Amino acid sequence: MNLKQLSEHLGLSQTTVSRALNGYPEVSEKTRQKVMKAAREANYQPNTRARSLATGRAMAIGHVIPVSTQHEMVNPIFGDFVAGAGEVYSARGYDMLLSLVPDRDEEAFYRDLRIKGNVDGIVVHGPRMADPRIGLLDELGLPFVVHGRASEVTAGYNYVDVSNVRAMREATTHLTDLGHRRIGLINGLETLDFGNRRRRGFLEALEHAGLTANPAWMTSDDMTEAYGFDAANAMLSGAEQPTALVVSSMITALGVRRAVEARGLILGRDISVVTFDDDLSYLRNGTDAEPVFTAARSSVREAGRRVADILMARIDAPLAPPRTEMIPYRFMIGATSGPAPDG
Amino acid sequence: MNLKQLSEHLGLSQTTVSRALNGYPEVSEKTRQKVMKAAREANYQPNTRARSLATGRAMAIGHVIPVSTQHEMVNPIFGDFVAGAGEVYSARGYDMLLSLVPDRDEEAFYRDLRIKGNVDGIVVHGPRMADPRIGLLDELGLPFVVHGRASEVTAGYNYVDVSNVRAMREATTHLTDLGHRRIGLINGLETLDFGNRRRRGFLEALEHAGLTANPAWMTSDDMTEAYGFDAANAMLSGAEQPTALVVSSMITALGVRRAVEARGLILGRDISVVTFDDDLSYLRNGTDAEPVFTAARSSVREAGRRVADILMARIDAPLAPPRTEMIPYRFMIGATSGPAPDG
DNA sequence: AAACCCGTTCAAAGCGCTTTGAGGCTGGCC
DNA sequence: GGCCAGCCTCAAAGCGCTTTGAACGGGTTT
Repeated sequence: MNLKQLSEHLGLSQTTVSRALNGYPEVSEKTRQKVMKAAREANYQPNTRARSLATGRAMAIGHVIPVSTQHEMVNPIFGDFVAGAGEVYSARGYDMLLSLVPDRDEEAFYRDLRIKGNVDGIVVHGPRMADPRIGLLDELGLPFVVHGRASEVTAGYNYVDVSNVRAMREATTHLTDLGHRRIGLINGLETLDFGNRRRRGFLEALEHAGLTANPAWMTSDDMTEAYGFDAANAMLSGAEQPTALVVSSMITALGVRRAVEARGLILGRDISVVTFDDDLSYLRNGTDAEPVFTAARSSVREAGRRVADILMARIDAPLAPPRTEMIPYRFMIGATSGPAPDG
Repeated sequence: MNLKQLSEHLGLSQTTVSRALNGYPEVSEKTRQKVMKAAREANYQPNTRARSLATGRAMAIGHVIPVSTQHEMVNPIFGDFVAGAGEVYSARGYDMLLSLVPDRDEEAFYRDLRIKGNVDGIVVHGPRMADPRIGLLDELGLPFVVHGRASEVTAGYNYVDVSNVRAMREATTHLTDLGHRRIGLINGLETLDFGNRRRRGFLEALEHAGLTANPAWMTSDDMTEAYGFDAANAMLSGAEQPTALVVSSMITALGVRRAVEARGLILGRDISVVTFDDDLSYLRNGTDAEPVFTAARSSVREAGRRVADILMARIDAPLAPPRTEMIPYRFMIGATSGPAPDG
């Protein structure tokens, strides 16, 4: 059933039916009711592509996940982020177009996305410090929101981020306050903006406590479980060992725990661990009242919602000044951190 | 730059330019070269929506993720599955449309997807035993492939699955062979088909070993880390305790490990754990040579690729008989399983 | 030289919708 | 009774592409 058939069936013109359905004031309430009823009964839905062609709006948002050609990993936060964003899209009638793009093809990919016209806006994932995508998208005139930030980009742009520096500073300070003086950092990729900021927060806290960082105790990599295990193992088998570790993700922290327990050490007593926690649905950090890991928690799902909200607003008002928003985090004290052991 | 402009620029008709670009034989090689060159230089890409409208093909695949209204979880396998499928789609020029749909709206959602015409095919996630979606999609005439199976649906349909029964039987038999007689099952949702099959495999192996299952040692739920912890804890604090546990996912197994170690027990000695492993990129089970958990591993990413392949084939040949495919699994012996302790 | 044919190219219709600009009908007023 | 608003409704154009059916021109055949 298409519009033509529906209008013939009703004995009205396509114009009137279309207007009735789309809530235009030119059609009488009586007619509208009749049309709506018929549409419902016939199970009529306008063809998206035809409508898009006519209106010039794709009613779709593109999520471009950069896939490093070497690493080939899909960040586990992705599912929850997308779930958050999806809630907003479906409430607004938008579709979500997902593309995993090898990083070297990225520029061409964005260009084509614009030209082929299959999205009205884009969510930028995994920004780097001086991410060229921001300039490119601005130039293309394609509305976008960045999940995270690109600290070295000076131009204004829409983004939603969490206070990585502050969160990591607070996490680290928690440890220095407990008397820890030998603290390691098991960080995510520092080529990415968030990794860099987290490192900064970590270093600031050390400095504030009058400590100097030990380069052997700072690592950076994809935040897998195995990486947490390996990195913690390496640090714990050196001549001198840290008494506390700051970790950049829950999954990595699970690997750290595995390493710690494999050595027969007790978390929170022999060695303290504080982690960043994205509040993934399958990996909740205990309960609110009783977190397992001491952690800075910030909901990535909420981030997805906020990113989508801002993108929708931006699409509706393309000339509005850029909006930025910080997702709050909450620092929660669990059982994995405790006073520094003597010596 | 659109087709009209490009053809004017070339002094050719739209027909000729379109044909040249799409590789039709009616256009001379010389003209084709000229057109291709101009298109490249002008950075021309046909408008997807216009093309779709004209051809009737959306060039997009829908992934519908059912979101339980109570649970609101996003399965962590999702990212890797989608990455696998995405590889295939982009090689074939298809887009991926992602929708998270509350389970109660599902039927209407599929219907609309068909009518609105924004996808050429669908991937069905999380099938239940007698999943009504299969009949519905067949009735709608929308090509689809199921990730998993719906055991109680007798009609033929395309699916890609892993031998859940066999894998769990083998995993469980590994334990009975080691002398375990008190074995628990920490399973995923048994309302879903895979959960049900895994349970069946588990039970078959017990029966084959002449053992009877203890209902108190069989649980079923969303496969979170916390669930693994809680379930293992419950089983290990009963009057009688299992000496081995079969677990349905790596994440849950991590929770099980936490519970085991919190009690000061040693995995593989005091208690054995065997798990199903989807080979998630952020949660690799050690190395191939040295797996951490004893596990049945099957790549969900590969499953994504195969599902996409079959769906593409089905779209090209809608009348072909249904295709089904089993993703192999590999049983790997790690450090978490060992001989049953005495008593 | 006429007839034919093949290789190229073209104009125009159509995909299903929105939207503009125009027209028809009704009732109220003079 | 005639006229004008004001309310409804309509025909038709247009979104950018593909595809049908026709036409064109140059070479080959008879």
